[in-house]
Amino acid sequence: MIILYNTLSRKKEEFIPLEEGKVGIYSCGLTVYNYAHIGNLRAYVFSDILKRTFLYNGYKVKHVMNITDVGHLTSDEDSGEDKMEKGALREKKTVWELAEFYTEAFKKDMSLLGILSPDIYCKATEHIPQQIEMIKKIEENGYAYIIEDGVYFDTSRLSDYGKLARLNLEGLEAGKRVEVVPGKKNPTDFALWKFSPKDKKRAMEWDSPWGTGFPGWHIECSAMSMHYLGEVFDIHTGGIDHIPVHHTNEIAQARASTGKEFVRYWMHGAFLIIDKDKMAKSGENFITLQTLINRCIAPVDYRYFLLNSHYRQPLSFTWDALAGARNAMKNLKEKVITIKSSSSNSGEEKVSAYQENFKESINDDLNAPRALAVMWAVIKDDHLGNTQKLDLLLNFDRVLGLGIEDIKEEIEPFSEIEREVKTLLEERQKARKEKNWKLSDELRNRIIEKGYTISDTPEGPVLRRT
RNA sequence: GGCGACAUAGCCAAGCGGUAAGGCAGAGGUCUGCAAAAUCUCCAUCCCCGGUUCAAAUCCGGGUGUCGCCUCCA
Repeated sequence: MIILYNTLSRKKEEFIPLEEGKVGIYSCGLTVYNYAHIGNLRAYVFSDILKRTFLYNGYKVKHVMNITDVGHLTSDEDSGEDKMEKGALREKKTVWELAEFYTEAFKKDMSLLGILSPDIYCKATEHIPQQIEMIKKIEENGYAYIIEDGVYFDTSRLSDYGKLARLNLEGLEAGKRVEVVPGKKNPTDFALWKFSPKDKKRAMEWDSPWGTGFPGWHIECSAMSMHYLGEVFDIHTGGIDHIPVHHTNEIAQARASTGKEFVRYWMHGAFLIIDKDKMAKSGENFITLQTLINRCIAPVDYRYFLLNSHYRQPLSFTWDALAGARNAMKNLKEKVITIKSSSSNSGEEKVSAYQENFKESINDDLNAPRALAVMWAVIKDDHLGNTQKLDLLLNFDRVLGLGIEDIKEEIEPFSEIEREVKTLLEERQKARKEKNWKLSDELRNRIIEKGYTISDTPEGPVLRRT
């Protein structure tokens, strides 16, 4: 039994699929006008764990993720500037090149983090007809109106508009933070289709029954998710910031076009908090995966860091915590190498208990921290043979995705070690034989400077790259 | 102004009514010429104040603090 927290009910619920043994998941992807920062990436590790949990439970998963490559307006309405065009200008690329570039960068980050590729990546610009179709339906059903600026959704037509976010419509202050679009009937009304400015041509625009322009801010996800997963599907994921506007409006659009409640379980990941601030693309604290790599934090270390906290909990980012995760991964690797180095059998009767415990953890609203604790318990269990341990670890890693299978001792063949280091090592051995500890320590320091650590074992010294 | 979330050891973080998981860091022991590695041991009563209960980190009420959303945003 899989238990998931549904934002709609604000409760943990037993997951019951639409179709037995299958699950459809739609994850709100990235707007590709810049690199993904590590806060964005947290959301995708979350949906990855979700997906892997279903796979672990034997489900057939269809996972769809969108790539937003249409420029949505920045907050400055008047200039008509959009993020994609702005980015293109900044980097002296066309918007299409920009999108292509950052889409590839995003996919690379995803794979570095051990995130299973979605079954379908869909681009907003490649689904304009579907979006237009949907707007047409919404209009036919009487939920749209046209003003000078574009085609708008009339949120007052839905009695339960805002239920996902539990919005208090009276409490919303229109224009508090952004210019009010003239002609909008309700503060919460939003654009389905925006018209291009009359005086200039946009880099991205399309013809539509209402005029040349570009799709509104929320229609792509509704249109594409339903296109690939059906009018009603199981799970929709995103960041917690999507609740009040983006997902609220998606629900409205879907309802207005099909009359149905299109998503059964809404799941939202909490933010990564840095310096008591969320990480924003526009802000100063823009840290990418590459930033981490430059500071010797491997992507898998970051994944471990994320797994160590629950997805619905705000996570504090500190370099100390990251270093902690890196050390934990380092220890984990060493344990795994030891476990792989020899096989032994015992404690077979405990295997299923561990497996149960692990599954129960991960099936309880994706409690990855608890799952990690089970992993460590296995590693430390004296009554378990290496064969059993490895089997369990590999089994757990189907969900954790820490790359246990590929962990191996990285000792360079002796022949490939620099001649100089070899000489130093030989001299040190000689010094040690003569009990010249001062010289031997000196030589060890020089070897360390060359980038190796020495472990003196009964079989002789072992060199490892640091 | 409205809505929402969070507050557990030096750090990150589980727990959701039955007497505090795990990781990192730290301390000490064993091993070692010394290290490294390995291994063993130790390390919190849960923001504050009330209440409910045989029993509360866990429920209720009131504070305090931090953060998010209301604008594209994971």
